[in-house]
Amino acid sequence: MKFRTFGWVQNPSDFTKLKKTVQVFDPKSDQYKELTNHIVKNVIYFNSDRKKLQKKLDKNVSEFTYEELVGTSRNKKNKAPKYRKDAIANSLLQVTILSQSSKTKGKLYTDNWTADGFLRWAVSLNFVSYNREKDTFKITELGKKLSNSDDGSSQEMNILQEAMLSYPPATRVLSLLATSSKQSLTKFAIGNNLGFVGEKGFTSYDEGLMIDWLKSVATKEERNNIRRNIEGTSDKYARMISGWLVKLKFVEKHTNKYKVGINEYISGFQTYSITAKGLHAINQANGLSKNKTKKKFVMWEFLAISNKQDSEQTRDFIRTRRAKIILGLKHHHTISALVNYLKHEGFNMDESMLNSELKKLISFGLRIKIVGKTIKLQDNVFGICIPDQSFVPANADIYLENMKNHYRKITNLPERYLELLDVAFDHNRHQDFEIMTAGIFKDCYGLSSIHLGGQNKPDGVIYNNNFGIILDTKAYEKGYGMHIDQIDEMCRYIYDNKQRDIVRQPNEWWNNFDKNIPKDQFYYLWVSGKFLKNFDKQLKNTHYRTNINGGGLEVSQLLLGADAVMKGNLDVNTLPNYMKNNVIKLVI
DNA sequence: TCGGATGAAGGGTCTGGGTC
DNA sequence: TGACCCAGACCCTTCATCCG
Repeated sequence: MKFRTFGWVQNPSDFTKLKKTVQVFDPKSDQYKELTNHIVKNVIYFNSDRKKLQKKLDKNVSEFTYEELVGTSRNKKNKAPKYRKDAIANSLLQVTILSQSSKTKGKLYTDNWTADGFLRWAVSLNFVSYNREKDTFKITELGKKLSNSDDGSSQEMNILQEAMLSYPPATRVLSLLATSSKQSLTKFAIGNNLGFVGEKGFTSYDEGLMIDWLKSVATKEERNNIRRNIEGTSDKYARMISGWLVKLKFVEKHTNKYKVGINEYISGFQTYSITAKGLHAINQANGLSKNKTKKKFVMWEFLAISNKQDSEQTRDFIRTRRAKIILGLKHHHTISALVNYLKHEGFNMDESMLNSELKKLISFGLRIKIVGKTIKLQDNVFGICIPDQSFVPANADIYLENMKNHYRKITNLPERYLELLDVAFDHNRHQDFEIMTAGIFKDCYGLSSIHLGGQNKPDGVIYNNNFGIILDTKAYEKGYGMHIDQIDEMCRYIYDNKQRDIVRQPNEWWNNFDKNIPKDQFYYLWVSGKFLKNFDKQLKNTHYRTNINGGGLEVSQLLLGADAVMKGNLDVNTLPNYMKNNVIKLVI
């Protein structure tokens, strides 16, 4: 059986198109008639696809398979295209959603990923239901109401608002905004606290770090690049959900300016705040009377998303475990009772792992009250259907989960930084690694930390009034050894910073350091998942060539050090003492 | 910017020739 | 002749940024 993912939606934003998506399942709707009479004939490329879909529409069929709805990515030769803009239309939703370039280029269909997004959106809001056995979709009673409502009517608005209040990630965003009602939030601040925090597929960047980065670059192009291109997946979800809530009048959007000099301002990241209407709605949805509390719609497919390196079995194992936790919460009101129940169901979890899962379910959007050892699910959840099948997680995933849990037990670090244990070994996520490393220095070590990135700049600078560190991060799957070119690179940064010669390095990245740092208090630092034996030579060589001290910090020590600083066991001002051109041990 | 668009990863599936 | 196997090509699903 095919297991799909719902609940997490990337691209869609237009409720008009959502309604059209729902109407594809309603033979009485205008969109269905349009498809039947014109669109399929004119836009579906291959005769075979056209015939197949037209036949169903002519019969007023209202249940379609994933393939008929989302289609695939094929070119005019019916092969997987090298560039996806060469893809032709081959599904109902592709031709229901006009592309962004419909007006400029006359392209009358979207790609399969956006089609998938609209289908996910419709399913996630309970307008369309999914049949797992048949891999088919059809309209729900709620979907029929939406389909039949007049466009732009208050009834339509009501249906959308009500549906959104049943969707946990949206109520999570509303709750976050309600809690910080005095201050509006960026997508980063929301993304940090949304979804299954600390897992792949839910990356989020630190707000302060992103603002500093935006302020640190010199040109408009660089700023546009950061504003346009740098966001974690959770930050993206936060932006999209906030955008929906703006359209439903629950949230307001604000533009911001940041001061970067005397009378010099740059435009910053947008922020969101809750409206009076939004506050009223979330208060009602969370109503004290159980009967009035808005039910939350949750499907098994919402409860974890595919992780690249993890097997699908791991994803589905986690989904089932989370579903069992939610169901267990209905009858078990202490941590130990829930641990026992889960054990009985075949899931061995200790308290710290369960606590972490509960926190993730909270950031997913369920209200779970934890007081001491007692727990209470405050939401009435419906829609969960667990497949009658057991899943076996991959060994590598079990190992990683146990390691993370070990760090949960011995540290008080925010969950999202535990993901460093994974990211540090994944070269595909080097940007994540850079930003998260800079983030932990800021967030947990309490230092100023600016992520730089880009050409001819180190990955970041870390400093306070007393010292400055040039940061470079290296994500290597099997550990980091010696790399001559990277010694050269670091030496260049060290000389850049020593000489501060604008002709030699026009981008002046060193201006990000505090101006009062004594000249002899600059250090270099490599951070990696693991250093191999010959890395030592790299450190000695760098010191020999520059006469500057520095070191290498493995991610495990980065985390333990962060925890020690937060607990007051390590004075951050002693960091320079560890810079002895060795691999550093902050905590033994 | 908003509202998608895009290239890529990597596991899944198909194909077709070889072997029993 | 057909069942089975295996490797490589091709495809599907899903990001994680990217962009008109």
